[in-house]
Amino acid sequence: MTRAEAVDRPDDGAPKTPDRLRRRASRLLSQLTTRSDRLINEGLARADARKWHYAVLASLQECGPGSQATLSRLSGIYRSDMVSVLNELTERHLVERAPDPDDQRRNIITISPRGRRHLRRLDKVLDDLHDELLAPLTPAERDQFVQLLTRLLDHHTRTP
Amino acid sequence: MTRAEAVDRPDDGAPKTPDRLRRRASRLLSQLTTRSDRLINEGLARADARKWHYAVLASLQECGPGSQATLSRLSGIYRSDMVSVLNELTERHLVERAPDPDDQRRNIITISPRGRRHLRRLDKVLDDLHDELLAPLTPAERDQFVQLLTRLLDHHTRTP
DNA sequence: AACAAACGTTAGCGCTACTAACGAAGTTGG
DNA sequence: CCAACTTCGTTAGTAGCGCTAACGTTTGTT
Repeated sequence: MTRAEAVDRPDDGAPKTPDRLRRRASRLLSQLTTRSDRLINEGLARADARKWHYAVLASLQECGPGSQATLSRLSGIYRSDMVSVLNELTERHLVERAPDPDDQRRNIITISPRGRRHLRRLDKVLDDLHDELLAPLTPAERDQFVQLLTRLLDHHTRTP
Repeated sequence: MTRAEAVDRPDDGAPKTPDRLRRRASRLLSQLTTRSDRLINEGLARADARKWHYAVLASLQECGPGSQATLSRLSGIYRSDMVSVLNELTERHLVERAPDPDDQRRNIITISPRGRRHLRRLDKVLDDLHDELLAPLTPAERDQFVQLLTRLLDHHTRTP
């Protein structure tokens, strides 16, 4: 017992976080996400952007103009939060917000040429940031990682 | 063009979130973590616990009694947040908080027998919750997943 | 004796996901 | 045709998390 203790804790300074804690997937996920979020947020901030900007611009580019509600569903941003995101995007002239003549409740959001240029830039920025995020993994491992995450997320979005 | 569009978007209702968005590791991570956190929080709440409780109890069990500051380093909880966590744990008589006679700045925190019992219960609860969290993965894939997460997290904690 | 460091504690900040409620505009069913 | 429900954009507010700042007190260092 005393023997084992001496082996387990060689008294070389501070004791380390217990494995049963460190190995939990939920803990690894939240800690890694904290770091990932910080990395991405700081990187995008350097380009005067936020991740919501990217989500909206990409959705617009891919699916064409749409109402705020549609955009909200596409990007996963709550429609209550969409308001300020679109304010920021229109301020920067990356997007146009115009009332829908066919439905006066709606605004139709359109990406501008400048928004398209900005999106291309953000795509590059994000590629680099993800390179940094996934640095320790080989290309095959990165694919595996993304695939595992996707399967887990799909499972937990369809099965609530 | 029109042809390709028709293929890409078969007009079977709403357009789907663009891939360039859905496939980003950072986005997958944060979305999955949101769900994971919710799952774990709700599961632990049913056992009148929070994840901080588990972290502290596990650290105490594994490394023996210690000051709040030590516990803070072990569990990754800020010492400013540790206060209320320990309040909750002492309220439930899972832990004892006593002044250190050798150093009047410190409190010595000790896990109680009841705390040990509670910890065993929480370990089981967490096992079940992680089974739910990782449900779509085979055992081998779960190991792989944890290993990938660990490598990434290690990289980003040592290399800030 | 003077200074720096570590301790527990309180207060507060910024961000994120999320809910509630609103008036206005559209849709549906009897 | 009108009443009931739904959808839209918007404002306001919530709770939790990670984190910082400052405090008085105690302890180590020079």
